[in-house]
Amino acid sequence: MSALDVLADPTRRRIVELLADGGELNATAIAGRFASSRPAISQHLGVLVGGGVLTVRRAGTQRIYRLEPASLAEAGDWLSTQAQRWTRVLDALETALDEDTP
Amino acid sequence: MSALDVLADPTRRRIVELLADGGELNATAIAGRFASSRPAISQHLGVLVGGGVLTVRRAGTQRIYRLEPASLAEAGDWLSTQAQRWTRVLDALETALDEDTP
DNA sequence: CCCGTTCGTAAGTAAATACTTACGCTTACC
DNA sequence: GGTAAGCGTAAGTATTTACTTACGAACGGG
Repeated sequence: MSALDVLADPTRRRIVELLADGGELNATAIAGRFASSRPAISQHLGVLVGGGVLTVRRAGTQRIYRLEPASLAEAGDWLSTQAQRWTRVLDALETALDEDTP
Repeated sequence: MSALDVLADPTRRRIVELLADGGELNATAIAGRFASSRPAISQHLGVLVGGGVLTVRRAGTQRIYRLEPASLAEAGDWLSTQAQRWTRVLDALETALDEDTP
């Protein structure tokens, strides 16, 4: 559920889209896609890793980031669960109304 | 996608859970479930409505809030789309590796 | 063994955010 | 019309957040 906190920032969402599309990327490659400074992106990457959305792997001097789809799925499950719970309540409410007005 | 911005706050997520579970509630009923002041919850409700997550309806002096499941579904779709895109890239990468090492 | 690349961290700052108390506007009811 | 209930808004404040520049550590290549 912490993925929802982490994905509040639009820059971090763009990083996720980048990695979902292009596969693995190192820090400078990611930072190159943004107008912000490299340290700014580095901090975002740290937040994303902390939230379990990304994982890092070292390769020489590089740090290679990749997506952790399980965390996205977890957040998505929470959203769909809430939506389903509500529609279930709504259905029950409507059938109750139908019974009241036969 | 704006739902992800809005759902970053844990209090707002609790409000969503509340409405998903209990159906429609008015402002004071929602505020009663939290330790924060009523104006604080009122502001959160405004943010949720602004983000399309909730809708309001007036009934006398009361404002009755209900969930808008479409917005949650939209955010959930974005999450699952990213996860799927990444797993597709991953699969393509693995099959490419298999072809390289026959 | 030095040097360039890669990258995170430190320190500082401006802006956004979540909260508080105080106030005012509706609507309902007698 | 007066009064109470319900609720949003204003104003102010403390904390968080996202950014910047400056610096330092780790690895690889000549």
